[in-house]
Amino acid sequence: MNVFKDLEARIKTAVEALEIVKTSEASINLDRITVEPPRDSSHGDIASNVAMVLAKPLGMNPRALADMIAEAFAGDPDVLHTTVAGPGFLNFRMSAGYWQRLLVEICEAGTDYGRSDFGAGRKVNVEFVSANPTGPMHVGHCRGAVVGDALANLLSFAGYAVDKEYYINDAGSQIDVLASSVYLRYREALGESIGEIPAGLYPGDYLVPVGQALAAEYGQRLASMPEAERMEIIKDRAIAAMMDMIRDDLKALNVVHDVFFSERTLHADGATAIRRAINDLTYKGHVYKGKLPPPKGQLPEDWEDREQTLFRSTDVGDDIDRPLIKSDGSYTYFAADVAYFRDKFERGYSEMIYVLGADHGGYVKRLEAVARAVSGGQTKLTVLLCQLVKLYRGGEPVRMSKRSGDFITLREVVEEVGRDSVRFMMLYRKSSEPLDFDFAKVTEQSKDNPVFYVQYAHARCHSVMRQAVEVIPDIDISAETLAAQDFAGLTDESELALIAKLAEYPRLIDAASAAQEPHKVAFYLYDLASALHTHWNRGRDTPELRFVNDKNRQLTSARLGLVYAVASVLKSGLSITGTDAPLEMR
RNA sequence: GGCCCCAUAGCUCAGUUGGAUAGAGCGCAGGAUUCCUAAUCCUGAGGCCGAUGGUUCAAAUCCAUCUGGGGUCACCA
Repeated sequence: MNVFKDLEARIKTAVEALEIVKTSEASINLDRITVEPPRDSSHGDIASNVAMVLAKPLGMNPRALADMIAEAFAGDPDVLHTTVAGPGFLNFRMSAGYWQRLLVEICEAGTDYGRSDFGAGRKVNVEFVSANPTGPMHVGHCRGAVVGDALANLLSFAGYAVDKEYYINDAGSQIDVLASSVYLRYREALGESIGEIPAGLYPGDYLVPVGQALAAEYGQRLASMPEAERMEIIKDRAIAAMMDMIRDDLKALNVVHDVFFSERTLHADGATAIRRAINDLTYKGHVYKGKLPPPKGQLPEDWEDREQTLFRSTDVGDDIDRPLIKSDGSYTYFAADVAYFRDKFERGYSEMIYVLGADHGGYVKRLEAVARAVSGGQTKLTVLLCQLVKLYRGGEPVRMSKRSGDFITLREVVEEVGRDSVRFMMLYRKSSEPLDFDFAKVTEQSKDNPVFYVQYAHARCHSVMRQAVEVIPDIDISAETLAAQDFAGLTDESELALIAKLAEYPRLIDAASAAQEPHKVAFYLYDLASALHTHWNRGRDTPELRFVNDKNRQLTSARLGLVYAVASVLKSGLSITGTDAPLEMR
């Protein structure tokens, strides 16, 4: 149950039953009514703006209207009391019985509590990472990988049918460079002295084993093949090896994709897929031959005025038309992108999300244009831009140069600071905000990392369980038994506040999904952990509030139910962020 | 120059999509363990929400302009 939806329905019923509403000539719009946690919990458990929204059309004073609506809840056993405050807020304090019933529900649902039908089973494609298969993942890919993965987890939990997808850029000239680099390593493996790796080729050691494998399999045969044939073989092997490496890297970050889509397949069979996509666009009237205006500002030195086949994307929201076919007749990268979108569209996704780095910001409008032109506006396409991550080590910026191969790999980061720390840090910030990532901070002072705070809360829950079994050896802490408890003993303000925090979870899931903001989950987890730690510490000053009480078995079981519920929600949220929920931390 | 993102406490950031007295962590000042894990908690100080106008019962939030910071621009992929 989502308590806010529950109360919203009750409020609307109450409003519709009001005499003044029934007889009103004005059009009453109930959509703008909000029912949410109040900013300050001292105001109550649940707050609504209902009176302020309806006051004007009804020609009433908001506070007076709020009083009228409050009347409807006067005899309701679920509502302890209502207050009207500020400009006309209607605040509800819910009864202990209401919260106790909710707790039963949370215990029964366990880690499924909060799962919703918000997405109504709609098919969503989340494309993220999509790093070029020319080397290991580097640290720059980290944020997009984590944000995309967590977003997909979140949407899945919120009732969407989600596919996590990786677009392999295995068709362009950088793949030719990769193949040439591997060929050099192959010759090296055959005993040839290759000297310094020429500029323009990939110098990294990670290509050495690829060359060795080729040498072992083919011996001298590759070298004597015609170049075209040889390069095809090398490309296949090189791409496969790079993707294996990338998959391993991603796995170390706990990221697993459902679909790996190869750009090369779009170019296969005489580029059938791309030709079909361009034909489709042409049929719909979006393609023409013409010249693009020169770029504004400083004119590049090698600028040439030439005629090309263009996509009239300016008709569908773009700033400038985009080339589909180069002057030499080959297809642009963008043409493949159109075909790729079309492929996804035909696979039936009603929503597509691209998670990109901020450096791809210029690409957003043309992707949206493609979506409009190809799907006729049927598909909702959103681009989530992750701002860049700045690396520091003890306050000093970390410099990286790609050319010398001296960049930090994703694997190094994971190994140095730990998978969960990396993931949570990446999620503990709105993705539209730039992120400073300091190795020293995340490792040396580990308490600076909020993931430990949340994980400790989960571990503490289980510690209480262990303690309970020690003190009351035959107590039953199975989920079924805890859910079947009589929770009437849970009446302390602090206990009810904790349940109220749990009550926010389903609402948070829906809100985070709607906004496509997985960071909200991380922040909620921190809040919930804080509520648990606060409550736990109250047991220091007030021993009667401790979870485990060997003189009151009934009360202990009820409180363990609460602990179990908190642990379940923490575990559920942590699994959305893709991090572990440890049973103990020592 | 065009487009995109950002600006909130000394620092790093949230802010429930327009609501009440703007919150948290770190740092600073003070306090809490014979006790279910002190990897925790409590109290205090700290704010012209970059600037100016506009929209309305209500603006950190929406609109316009400006200032400052980051990203990006063309047969690359």
